[in-house]
Amino acid sequence: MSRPTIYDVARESGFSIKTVSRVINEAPNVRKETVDRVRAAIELLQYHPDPAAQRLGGGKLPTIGVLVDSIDDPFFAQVVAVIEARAMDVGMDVLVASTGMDETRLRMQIQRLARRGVAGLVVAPFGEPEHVSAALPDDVPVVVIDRRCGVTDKDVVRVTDEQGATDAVRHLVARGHRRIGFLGKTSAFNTLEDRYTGYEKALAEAGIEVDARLVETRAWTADEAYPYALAMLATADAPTAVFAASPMMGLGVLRAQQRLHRQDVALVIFGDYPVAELMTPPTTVIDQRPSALADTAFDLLARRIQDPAAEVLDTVLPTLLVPRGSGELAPRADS
Amino acid sequence: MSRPTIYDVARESGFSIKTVSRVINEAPNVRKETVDRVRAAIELLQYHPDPAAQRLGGGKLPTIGVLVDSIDDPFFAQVVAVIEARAMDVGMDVLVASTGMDETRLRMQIQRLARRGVAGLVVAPFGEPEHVSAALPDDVPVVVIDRRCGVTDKDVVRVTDEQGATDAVRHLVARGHRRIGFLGKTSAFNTLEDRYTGYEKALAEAGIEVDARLVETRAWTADEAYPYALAMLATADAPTAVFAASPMMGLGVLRAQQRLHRQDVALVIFGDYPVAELMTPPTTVIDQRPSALADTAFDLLARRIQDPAAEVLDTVLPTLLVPRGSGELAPRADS
DNA sequence: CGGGGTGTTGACAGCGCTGTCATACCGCCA
DNA sequence: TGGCGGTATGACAGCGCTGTCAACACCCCG
Repeated sequence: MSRPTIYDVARESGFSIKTVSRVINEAPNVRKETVDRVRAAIELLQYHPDPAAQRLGGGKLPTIGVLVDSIDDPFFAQVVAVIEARAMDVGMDVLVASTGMDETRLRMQIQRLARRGVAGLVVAPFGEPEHVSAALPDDVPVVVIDRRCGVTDKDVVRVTDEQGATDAVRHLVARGHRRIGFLGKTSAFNTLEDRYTGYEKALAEAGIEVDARLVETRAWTADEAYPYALAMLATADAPTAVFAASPMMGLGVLRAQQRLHRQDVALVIFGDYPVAELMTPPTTVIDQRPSALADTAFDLLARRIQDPAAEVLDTVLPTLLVPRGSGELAPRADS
Repeated sequence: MSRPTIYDVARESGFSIKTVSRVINEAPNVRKETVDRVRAAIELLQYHPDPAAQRLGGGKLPTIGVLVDSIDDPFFAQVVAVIEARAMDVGMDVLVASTGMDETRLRMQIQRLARRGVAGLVVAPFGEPEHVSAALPDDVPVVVIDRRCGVTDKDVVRVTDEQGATDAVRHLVARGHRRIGFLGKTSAFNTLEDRYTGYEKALAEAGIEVDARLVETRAWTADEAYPYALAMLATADAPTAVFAASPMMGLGVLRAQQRLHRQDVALVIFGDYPVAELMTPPTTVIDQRPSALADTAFDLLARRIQDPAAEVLDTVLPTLLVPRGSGELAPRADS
């Protein structure tokens, strides 16, 4: 009546449950004919092993946990989507959890997922290195994505934050811009710090001095960025171009531009976002390529699950400058 | 060394594992003092029951499964996010899975989730009613979201598709539009069919006859919609307004508008999307309010988990017309 | 022809928990 | 005082699987 168990398969096939178990797990030293007979019984009964039972007595769930800031952030949504797709291919499923950018919750969620017996964890951490390191479990394979957070004993996949930012600002400089604004809460993550460094570097290359009035590092959300962007764009010596160090900063700038009816300010945003190509003008972005990041993270996780002692890797993927229009605007004539 | 088990708590507290189990499950007939002593031991050892073991021998995992078309669709991403948040509040976690709009995969994923022993399932189905009904399990609580698909024996949460569409088209008619295009693959879902009905109804009210040249029901993705939208907007007697029956159709139209440099065509899209308010002009939408939908779905699921025999509910939530600009454009003077 | 692999299979004990049933004790009434 | 019902607790058998170890059949070699 209920789901068939390994005992039903054993009875049906005429072998012991252990042999059935061997067939399920593709263990060596089972005669080909035996395998076939057991397989036939499995097929006949539509048997599927119970993951919870498999997990008992050692073992892990065929499940991988994904912990991100927020699931409906387009960047993370894509990460989750790719990981889910990859996991499905190998018969695993995905537990999602979010931190809401709360350190206590980050900790709690990691513990919960680990307790669930997941085979591996993909985590986008944040916060102080010592806290993060303490929060990450040592008995479960973990891959850290997007933000390093000082973690050195786990595999990490991230992007070239500094280089990407440099690319962005160089791109603007090449169009003739000299007054280039920066928005991004550099104190929040090392990634944003790196992006600021990239900004500085590109300016230095061009012999442009950093103008503190064009650098805004206090805002974190789009709502917070908006008034700053508004102020920055409204001043007398407003920047002719802006580098938004995150999509949220970008949204703040776009809102400000809309409010001021200023579509002439060049803009490059670090991080692609949906329908960026349909904006007026279409937004030039530094694409962090979340799919590639997630793909790599999955590969690394699979590798570590298979070999927990493998060498710890810090993978840095290149970003991609996607020119769409907003980053190619020339400086206003009157500035 | 390893995680403490119920035996450790039993030893520490001086009671049997069964009594500890009773305390964990808040069973009746346990002396208050005993409860306190056991709780203290649990606290001391930082004990947490193993969900996999709890699930064995009857029982369900403290987990709810969510199955949607695609996790990085903004609509579904928000649904997943809300459900994850609600689940976390009650100590459950969330398994995500996607169908990729493949019927076989829909079936497979449902079976996988059911086998995992989830306590409940939230599913956005599609396809023929008989297939969908066959695919949905009867031994696991299920809530169907967004699309009814002929399901009658499960709780359903959806929105007023027809009314929303009528609202949208009435809104356009009220601005003076008489030639109003429709895009949406009506054969795909009952929801799209309903939206078409709403379109027809609003036109009929206004005494406008449906012009077959303004109705495009073949496209499903944004890529497919684009050429149709292009064709529709480029003809001599092009519509002065368009009702896009889904966000994907909307993207197709927006691309066409961008391509043709036509920002004068009024547009209402069924379904909100990120940064719609930053478009030029900002896009007027019929908001399906995914958060409310997910909230309701969670409530219904909780209710059904608690009482599997509860009356089956078909909940229809209202949509919300959000005027932002594109839907308030007047007809072009020359049409 | 015996000894020592190697390949194939099964018996059985857990894994960490909950359900069933038994036990011990209490107060109470006849 | 015996017995009954109710409360508090524990012993023990599963749940469905995998790990350990033993058993048995072969085969090759000396």
